[in-house]
Amino acid sequence: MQELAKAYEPTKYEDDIYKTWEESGLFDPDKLKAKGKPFVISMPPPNATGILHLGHAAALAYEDLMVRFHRLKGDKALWVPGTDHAAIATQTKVEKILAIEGTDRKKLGREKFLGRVKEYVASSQGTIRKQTRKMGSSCDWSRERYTFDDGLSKAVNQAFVKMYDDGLIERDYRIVNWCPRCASTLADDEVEHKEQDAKLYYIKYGPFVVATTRPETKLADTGVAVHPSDRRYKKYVGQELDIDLAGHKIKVKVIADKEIDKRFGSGVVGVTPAHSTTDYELAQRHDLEIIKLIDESGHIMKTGGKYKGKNVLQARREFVADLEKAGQIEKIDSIKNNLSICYRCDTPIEPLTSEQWFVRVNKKIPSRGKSLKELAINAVKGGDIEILPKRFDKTYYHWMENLHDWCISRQIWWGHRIPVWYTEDGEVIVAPNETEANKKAGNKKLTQDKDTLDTWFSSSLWTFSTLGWPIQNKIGLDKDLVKIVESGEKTKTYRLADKGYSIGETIVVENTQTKKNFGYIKITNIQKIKFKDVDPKQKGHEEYKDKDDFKKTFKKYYPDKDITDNTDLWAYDFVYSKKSDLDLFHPSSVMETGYDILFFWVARMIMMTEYVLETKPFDTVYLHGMIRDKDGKKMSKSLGNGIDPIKMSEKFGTDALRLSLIIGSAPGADMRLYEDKIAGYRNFVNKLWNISRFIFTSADNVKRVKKQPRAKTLADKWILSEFNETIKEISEDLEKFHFSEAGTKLYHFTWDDLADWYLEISKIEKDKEEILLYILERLLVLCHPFIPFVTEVIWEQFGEKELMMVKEWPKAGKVDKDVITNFTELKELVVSLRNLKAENKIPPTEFPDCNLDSKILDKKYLELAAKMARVNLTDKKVNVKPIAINSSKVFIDLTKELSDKEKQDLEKYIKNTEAKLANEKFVSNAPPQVIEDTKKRLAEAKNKVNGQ
RNA sequence: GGGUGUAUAGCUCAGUUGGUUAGAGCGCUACAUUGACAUUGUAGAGGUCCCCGGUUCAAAUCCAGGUACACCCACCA
Repeated sequence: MQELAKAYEPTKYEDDIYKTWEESGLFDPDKLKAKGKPFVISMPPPNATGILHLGHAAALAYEDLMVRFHRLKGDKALWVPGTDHAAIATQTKVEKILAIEGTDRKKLGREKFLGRVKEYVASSQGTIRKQTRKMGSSCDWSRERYTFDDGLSKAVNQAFVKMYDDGLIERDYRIVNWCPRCASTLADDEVEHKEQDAKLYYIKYGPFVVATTRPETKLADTGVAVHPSDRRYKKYVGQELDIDLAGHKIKVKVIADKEIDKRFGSGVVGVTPAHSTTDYELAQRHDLEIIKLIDESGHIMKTGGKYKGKNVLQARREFVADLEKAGQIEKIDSIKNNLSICYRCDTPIEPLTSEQWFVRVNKKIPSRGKSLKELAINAVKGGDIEILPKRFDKTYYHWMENLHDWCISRQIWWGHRIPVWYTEDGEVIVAPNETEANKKAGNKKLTQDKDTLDTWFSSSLWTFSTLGWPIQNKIGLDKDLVKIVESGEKTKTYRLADKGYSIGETIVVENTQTKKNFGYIKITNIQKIKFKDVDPKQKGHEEYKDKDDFKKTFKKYYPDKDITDNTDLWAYDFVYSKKSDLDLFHPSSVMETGYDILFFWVARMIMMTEYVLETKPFDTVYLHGMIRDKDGKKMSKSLGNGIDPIKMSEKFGTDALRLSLIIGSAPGADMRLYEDKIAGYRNFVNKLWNISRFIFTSADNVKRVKKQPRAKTLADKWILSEFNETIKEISEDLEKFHFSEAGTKLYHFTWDDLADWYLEISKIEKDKEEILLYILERLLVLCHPFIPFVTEVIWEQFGEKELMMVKEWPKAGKVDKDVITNFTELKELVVSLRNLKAENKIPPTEFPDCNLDSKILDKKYLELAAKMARVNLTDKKVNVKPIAINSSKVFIDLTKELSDKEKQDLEKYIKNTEAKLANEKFVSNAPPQVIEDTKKRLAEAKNKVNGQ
């Protein structure tokens, strides 16, 4: 045993202690002696994009608390750590780094770019792992998972194929949320809304006035909508009108729809199906033509006439100026509206039409007779899964019931590739891997994606012509060709179709200089043409006589170049590769995460696990709140109010940080955190340290005390009763997820009961070594899940081999209520005496004469009280009016009497209570115990006033 | 527009199924310092439990209405 320092210095011990734990192998449940049932948490994987923030630290604290509690209880505790490849987030980050280096992903090409991402992820994963350890997390690193490792990729692909086969996934041409910055689609729940000031333009629009905040989209209107009961416009409904907008001609059909608000704006809506979700729906109902106006980079396409090539804002300015010149702007109002922005980069979302993969949530699963949505709702409704706090049930149902099909393909490179291959004659092959795809395709060779659009554009500056139809446009980074290829643009598509090409047909492209064929264009859809090529500069490229020759020689299969942003299989994947783990540890016990993730992820995990495994993913969802700053503001980099958990851990110790995150937090409720609070718990940790130090230094022999020692005095009985009560309550609280309450009770027992009272008494009564050691050892166990480091360090002083981490959770012994009552009398007597001294300005060092008398306390306890209160106990009754304390009386040589306020309060209380007791209804209705207590308290109050 | 939550001491928050004279931490005031700990101890001051009704013998707690704030969902032409 070594001498303990005066104050606990966390940084001196924490890293070593963590190492000891980790090397013991006991984070792995297979190595535990435990016979209990499994308790499993899979860590919601933090993004592999950077550093741990307070939200993660809080999550880790709650999860570790549960896991350590169950491990101590003897359960087979498993906590699986992991990281998330976070497709869009990670790609965005790396792209930012590339931008600084003056390059971009297209210049690098797919392979090199992915290499860079992997490099980046590896280094940030290292950071995350280090910081997770710093928080003391007792997770099983041997089972660590990554959302992008082989197991999960396999799971994602298999799930994709299964869903495709069940008709739950389909490729379709629909309106999607498009982020021009990320150049990718987004799911509905990845779109955020921000209120902003906007202008509402009233545009003269044929016989109407149309109000809009986005005038430029009017260039692609194909309809104009009014309310069916709007008499002003009834006569136009059904007509097709030619509208002139500052010289730009459009053709619109007038439709009537109940969705239109007669009172908003002019009551007339220009319908732009390709660039507004609601307009798209209107177009579906009324069969309107869809004209795409804005391309994927946020620029106006050819359909925008003279505004072609302009970005959206520029086009708006010019178009409005032109309308003004033409006298077509009636007025401009200022309004507030919600702008849709990308959750990752805050770029305004551009809704546009595109061909993508969608999950169909309402489609019945053939073998189950239920839809994905129904599976997810039933799992919670049937009570299989419990959500804490309960009220989030409602939010869950509401969200689920309103869930609609969501787009799962993302046009980024970092992520799970969509397991789909296409042949050039329009065949679609969906298979879990290339080998399988090959089989399905009749063992034709699958190409990698050398021949994607991206590669092609970066290759050259040739002029092309197709057989039979010359294309005059240049290629390279030329946007014109994008338009041809990515389609949706009206003129080109129709011209192609008019030329007699049909869907699935391939057009071979030739080099106009050498007249040799070196590529082909494929028409996959009347609105979409896919372009593939073979780069003539690349080794091994082929040249073909004509398209038939091409097809004969190179029937190739092309992988889908998109990825799916789908890690919803996390819940069970962590055990996916090990069948025995799946049997033993699935479903997991608790999914602990922030309430902001309920929809994003928790709901989808429930849906997918129910679908794929036909089981629930977990028993309980524990939702913690958000951590805010002292003023209740969200912590963010831009506000500079963020608290770095690692810095706090270094300054105050991880234990202090953990306690400050646990105490004062309730599930689903936000919590404020600030340095003073952490400092407060640092003080507590230090208090526990010094309590231990005192016990060790005052003990003759530091040893483990196996059985509860015999209590010799009232104080002994009292502290053991309190301790047993504490064990019982904390065990119950932890089972019921009442973490904050449990922490508060430990804090109170340790500091108030043990340190302030019992330790002080032990200095007077002596001979308490066994009881103190007995309590300390078990108190450390109780505290361990909250503050693992300091408890383990103190435990080392007992010189045992076994780690604190795997000790036995104490069982509560007997609680003697009478003892607690009697001891409370003693405490109040002491407090009153101290109070009297303080009020009368008697210095603590002086010992005024005092005579004590009590109905329930023996003389030796009155002596104890006198010592603690620092008064001189005499036999003679001091000649003053006695002061009553419950069942005791104090005769003390002081002038002090009750203050006026005290007297008034007491008299008021007496009056009220007497009235209460006189009330017949109270006496007849209230339980006898309540009446008795009331009477007792009344008597005590009267004693105090009268000094009897 | 729909939903959820919060409102208790100067600040941050507890307050279980209604039943002590409503609690804690921080801060504040006064005092204390030689041995566990100043990251301390002792004591004190500090409250219209948001407002208004109702239920009840009894309401911070339950119900209805209102106010303020926060968040979520939808819409925003």
